[in-house]
Amino acid sequence: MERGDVVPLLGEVFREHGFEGASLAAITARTGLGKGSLYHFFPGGKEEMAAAVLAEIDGWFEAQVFAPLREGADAPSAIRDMLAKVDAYFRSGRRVCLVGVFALGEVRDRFSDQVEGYFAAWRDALAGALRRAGRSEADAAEQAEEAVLAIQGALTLARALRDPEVFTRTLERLGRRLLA
Amino acid sequence: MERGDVVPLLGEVFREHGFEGASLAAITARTGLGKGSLYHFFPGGKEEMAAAVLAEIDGWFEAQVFAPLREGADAPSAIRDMLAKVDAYFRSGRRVCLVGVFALGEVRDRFSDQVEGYFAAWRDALAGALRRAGRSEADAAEQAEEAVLAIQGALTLARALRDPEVFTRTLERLGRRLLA
DNA sequence: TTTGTTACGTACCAATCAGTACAATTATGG
DNA sequence: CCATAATTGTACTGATTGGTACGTAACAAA
Repeated sequence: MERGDVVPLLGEVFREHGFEGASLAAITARTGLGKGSLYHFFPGGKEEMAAAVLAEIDGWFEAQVFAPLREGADAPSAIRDMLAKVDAYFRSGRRVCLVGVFALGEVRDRFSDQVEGYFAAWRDALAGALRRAGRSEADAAEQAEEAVLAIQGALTLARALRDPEVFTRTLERLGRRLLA
Repeated sequence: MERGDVVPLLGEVFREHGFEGASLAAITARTGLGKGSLYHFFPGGKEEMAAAVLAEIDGWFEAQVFAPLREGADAPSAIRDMLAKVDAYFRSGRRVCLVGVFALGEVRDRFSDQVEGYFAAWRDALAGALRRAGRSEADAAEQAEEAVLAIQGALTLARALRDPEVFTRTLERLGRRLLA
């Protein structure tokens, strides 16, 4: 088992338990790794583990979502791709957003840059694509903010109501609105 | 100090730390009460404290928001009032939604009824008001779901970006859209 | 003033927490 | 094969966890 293999597992633990709730016991259970290995890969303990997870998430979204949004020649289809990737990533509403979970807790302050950077990058990349798709500056900014926030809200509501359809419906509505 | 005075303070602790993160130490610090008093008021421990907080929140929203939405003679002004109350309650985006925080964690399952009930009541009350304001059944349901989810998402994004304006803007947009 | 109840602080409990130390194992490369 | 380094399990640490026990205040009604 390598460090790179552990990070996604850590992600699941933090996603489900939050930072404080993710006990070393839960982490060893999920990863199958003892403390020895864990502290060998992450000498900084939980803090370093969480940072690694955030970095991996950021890297994934950067490569799969933000960059295509920024650089895609065809803006509308880049937006369509974003929605598809987001649907897959969040398992159609059955999975929660780790960065969102962190944002709500007081851990937020410990990972300020990463939390802020993730959402800002998303919003700005989407606004850029909307701009290139012909929207005004103001309209693009408003629609982008609204879309990012709707995705977060839909994940929360879907989990609260145990109804993943809330998320699916939201993505569809977003598709209609952003590509109109 | 009475039990009723303690509940709002408990609410703040759970809001800021989440359920797992709200240690008895943090609770005694915030309330100024020793364990003796705490367990005198809440023999069931943290679980009972959290339940009391959720009940209080639900009671507040029921009286201040849901009931007016359901029974208000003038539906549009009931909706306007809802937005004003929500803005005040969440301190214009500087305060986070405890029920939303619970919904994202695994505590969700322990307080299933209360979490689910809160959001379902809100959505349904709003949908009813929209219906009375002249919308079709389908349109009312969609707009209500979208509004509730946007409020949650806006709280998350506002906190993530440290920008309460996100929340304020969202409420304004909601006002325009719901009252159009 | 006496009596009974409600409120509260403190000392304690076993369990668990994050983290450390270190020996044993497993790969790896020469 | 051998040596060196990268992994991993286990036993431990002191601190903190939620919760209990119990003694003591404050209070009311009589």
